[in-house]
Amino acid sequence: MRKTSKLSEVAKIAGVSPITASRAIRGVGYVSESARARIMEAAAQLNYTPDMLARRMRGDKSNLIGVFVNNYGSLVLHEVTRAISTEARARGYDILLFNAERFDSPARAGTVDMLSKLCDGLLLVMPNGADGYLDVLEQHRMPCVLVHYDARPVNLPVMALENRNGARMAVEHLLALGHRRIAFLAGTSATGQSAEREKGYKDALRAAGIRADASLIVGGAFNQAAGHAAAQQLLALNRPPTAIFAANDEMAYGAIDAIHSRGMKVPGDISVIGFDDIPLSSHVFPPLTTMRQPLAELAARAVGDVVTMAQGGTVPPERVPFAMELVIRQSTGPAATAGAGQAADSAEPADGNV
Amino acid sequence: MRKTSKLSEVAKIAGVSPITASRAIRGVGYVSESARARIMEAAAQLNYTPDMLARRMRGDKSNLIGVFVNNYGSLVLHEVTRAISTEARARGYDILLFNAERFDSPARAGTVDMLSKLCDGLLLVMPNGADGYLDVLEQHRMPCVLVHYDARPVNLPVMALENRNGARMAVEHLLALGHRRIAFLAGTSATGQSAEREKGYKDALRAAGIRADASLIVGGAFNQAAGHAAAQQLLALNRPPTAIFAANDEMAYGAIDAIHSRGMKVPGDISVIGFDDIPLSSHVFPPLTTMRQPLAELAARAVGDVVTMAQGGTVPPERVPFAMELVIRQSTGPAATAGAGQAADSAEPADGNV
DNA sequence: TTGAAAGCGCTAACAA
DNA sequence: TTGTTAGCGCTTTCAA
Repeated sequence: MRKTSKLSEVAKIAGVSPITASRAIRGVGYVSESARARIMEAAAQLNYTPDMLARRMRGDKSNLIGVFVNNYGSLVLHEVTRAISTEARARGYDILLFNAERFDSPARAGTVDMLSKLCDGLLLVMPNGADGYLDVLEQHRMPCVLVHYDARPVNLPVMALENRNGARMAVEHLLALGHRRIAFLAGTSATGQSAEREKGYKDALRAAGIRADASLIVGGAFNQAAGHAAAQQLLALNRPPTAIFAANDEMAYGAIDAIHSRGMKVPGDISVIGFDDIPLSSHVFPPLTTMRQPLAELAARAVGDVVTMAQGGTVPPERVPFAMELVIRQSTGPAATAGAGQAADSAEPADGNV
Repeated sequence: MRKTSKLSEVAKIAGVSPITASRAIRGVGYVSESARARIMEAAAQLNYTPDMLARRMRGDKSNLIGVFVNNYGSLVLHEVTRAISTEARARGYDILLFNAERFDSPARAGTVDMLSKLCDGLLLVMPNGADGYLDVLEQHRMPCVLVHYDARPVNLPVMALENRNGARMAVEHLLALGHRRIAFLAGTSATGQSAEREKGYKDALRAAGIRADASLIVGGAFNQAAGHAAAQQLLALNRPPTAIFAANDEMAYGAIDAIHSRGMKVPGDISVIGFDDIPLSSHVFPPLTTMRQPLAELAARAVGDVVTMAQGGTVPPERVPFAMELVIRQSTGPAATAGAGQAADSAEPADGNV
C-alpha cells in the first residue's frame, strides 16, 4: 500500500474498464448498480483517491485559491491571510500560500507558473508594483485579484485600503491634540501604500497650514526594526517631533521602543499613532492608537471576486476602496510644551487594556 | 500570448521535434549548436516556461516543500512557518503552505494527496495526533518530518520541544519567587504538547512537595480568548492562585488581560509566565517572562532533514528534542502575602522594554 | 545528432 | 450500459 493506487487498478479488480470506474466514482453517467457496487468496493479496498494532478492537467477544477505573498514575516500579512483563509473555506475553497518574494524572479518563474495553473484563482497580497508578473497576469485570462495594492494601475480588480484618506485622519487626530511637529515613518515603496499614506499625511498638514519638514519623513521598511531606526533618527534631531505617525503598526511598535529606550514616555513626551490595527495593538504598551482596516469585509470581497471569476463570472477590473476607522487608545495624547527633547512630565497611562 | 506556450510550439518554430527542443532547453543530451540556437530563440520569443505540472506528473522534482498546518491563526505557528521558510529558501527550496485543519478530513483528502505528490517533501507543523493521515504517511515513502509534535509515537522524524522539562523550569522559576499556589493554563490536546507541559508542571510541584490542585488546571485552546476565559475562572476561585503558568504566550496575554480587567496588577498581584517566547512577548505589557524555544535551530534541522530525505538520503525516524531557555522579563515577581484575592500592593513595573 | 513511440493518471467524445 | 480512442505537456527508452 505504499504507492497510491490508480484508477486502472480499481477498474481491474472490479472487472470493468477504467472509464467505467471513473464514472462510478465521480457519480456521472450511466453505471449499472452491480458494477457500481463492485467498483466502490474495490476503491475502498485499495484506498483509492483520484490524482488531482492528473485531473488538473486535463483542465478540471482544483478548488484551490493560490495566495501569493512577498513576505511571510509581516504581521499584517498574517492577519490578511488568515481572513482570506477563513473566507475561502466558507465558500468551499482551500488556500495555497506561496511566498515568492518577487513573482517575476527567474528562480520562481516555473513555480509561480505551475501554481497559477494548479489553482482556480489567484489572490496577490501586497504585490510589488514593479513586478513584471502583474503584466503577465493581465494578459492571461486567469482569475486574479490584487489585495492591498495601491501602485500603478493594473487591469485587474484591486482591493485597496483608503490609504490616503486614512492617513489624513490619523494626522488630523494628532493635530486635534495640539501637535504641530508631526513625523511620518514611511514603509517600503513596493505596494504603493506607503506613498499614498504619505500623501494623506501631507494633505492633513497642508490643510492645517503647516509646512511639511523633509527631515520629519524617514523610514524604509514596514517592520519593527525600521520603525526603531527611524524613530532614533528623529529623536536625534535638534527639534524632534512631538508626535509620530507610523505607516503601520509594526513600525509604531519599533518607534515606541526607541522612545522608551531614550528614557522618554509615550504619549507623555511623544505621541505615536499606527496604521492597520492588528489585534496585538491593543496589547502592546501603551495600547496603540491606530487606524483600523476593515479586514473581514475586504477579505470577503476579495475572495468573493476571485470565486466569481473562477466560476465563469465577470468582475470589473476596478479599484475597490475600503474605509479606515480611527481607534483611539493610549499612545496618543495632548502635545506637551514646545520641543520634547528631554523627558518632560509623564502623562496618563490610564487603566488596563481589555 | 494569453495562453501559456507549449514545448511543441517552440519546436515547430525552431523546426525540430518536441523532444529535441526539450533537450536543448534542459541542456541535456546532444543538440547541435545551430538547432540549440534556434530553439532558444523560439523559446524566448514565445516566452516559454516548462509546465511543472506535466513534469511532476512524470515524477520529476518540484523543489517544493509542502508545509501542512492546522491553523493559520496562531502566532507561534506564524513564527515557525517564517523560520521554516527562511531556512528552506536558503537551501533552494520553496514552501507551499496549506491549511488543512485536519489532514484526514474527507473534504481535504484529494488536495492533501495531490500536494504530497506535488511536493518533494512534507513538513507537518503541529499535527493532530489523532489524525489518521499520520498513519498514511508512515506507509508512503514520502519524505516527511513532523514539527512541534509530542503525541503518540510515529515512525517518522519528529522535531519536538523539551516541553516537559521546559515547563518544569518555568514552574521552578515561579517556585523560586515564593509562589505556592500556581495555576496551569492548558492548551489543546491535539499535538500532545500541552499534556507534556502539564506533566512538567506537576513534576515541579511534586519536587517542591506541593500537591497539585485540580481546580488550578484549566484551559482548552492555545489562544488569547481561552487564556482570558481560563484566568477569569481562576480569579473567581475562593483561593485564587498567586501565579499562572500559561501553556503558551498567547494564552498568557489573555490571562494578563483578565487580571488587568479585574483591577489587579501583574506581577504585583499575580505573576504570569508564558511558553514559546514569540517576538511580541517583549512588547506586551508587562513584558512577558517566558520559555524561549530555539526556533532557528529547530527549523534548520527540520528543513535539513526533509531535504536530505527528498534527495534520497536517510534520516532515522527519531524524536529530536530541543531545549528551552528561561527568559525573565517583568510579568513575574515575588509572591505577595497569602491569598491574592484583592489588589494588594502594586509591584515594580521596572523600566521600559527594549 | 535527431526523432518515433510510449506512458504518467485521468476523462470527454464518440462508438458499440 | 460499457468500452475505445485520443490527448492534457512532458520526457525516457530505443531506434535511426
